[in-house]
Amino acid sequence: METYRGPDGWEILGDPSRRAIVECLARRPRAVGELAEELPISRPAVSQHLRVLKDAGLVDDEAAGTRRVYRLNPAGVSALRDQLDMFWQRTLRGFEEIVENEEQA
Amino acid sequence: METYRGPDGWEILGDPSRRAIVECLARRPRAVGELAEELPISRPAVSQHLRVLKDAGLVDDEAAGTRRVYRLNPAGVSALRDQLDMFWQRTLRGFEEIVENEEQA
DNA sequence: CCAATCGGTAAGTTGTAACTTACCGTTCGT
DNA sequence: ACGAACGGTAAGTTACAACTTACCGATTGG
Repeated sequence: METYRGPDGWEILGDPSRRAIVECLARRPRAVGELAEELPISRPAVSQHLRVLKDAGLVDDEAAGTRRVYRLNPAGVSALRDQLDMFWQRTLRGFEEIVENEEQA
Repeated sequence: METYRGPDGWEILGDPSRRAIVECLARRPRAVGELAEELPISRPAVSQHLRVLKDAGLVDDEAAGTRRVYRLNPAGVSALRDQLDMFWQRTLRGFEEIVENEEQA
């Protein structure tokens, strides 16, 4: 089915668990198990989400003994932010013209 | 499955067809059939997306003969925008502190 | 070493959202 | 009044993403 393609920023942050992980990592870096404790999902599920976030460049990971610490990647975050902003710019340009026209009526 | 709940802004704009519709309506109001012509999906599919967008307060519709013209609802759009911004604010607060700390190292 | 901790991966399930086709009511022009 | 255009809705399918459990390798401490 899938009409268009590409795991863009919307698809990445479209998942609530992923957003929770991002917010969590924004406060401080965490190991996988720590994240799982704070979320209502299993550790493997967290692992899979982290994979998506890492592929998207949103997080970096670092081995620390048997643990693996994940942290937000500032560059990735701001890139994603920019990507989403583009949608609003495209949408709101042209749109404000319409609003102005209608407010005359 | 679904861990959290609520058709929030992310779920609404998470769908590419819906984003395309919003961008389309941002340029100018359109009838359902017109939208369907510009999109690679059927007219009923468009109708269903419009329902979601209308329930979310993102679009308004107006009967015009046998046709029904949809247009973006400015208030809804800006409300949605604000909702998404809240995520970034929550995320980026606390996060910039971390970035600053790391840039010292 | 051995046991324990930690995390990634494989495999399988399952709910759901995005579509389709088919149908029906409404509006309008002639 | 009839046919055509238009759009909403019902019903069914289907692809997929988000989970789960089970397993396995790697690291570490005693």
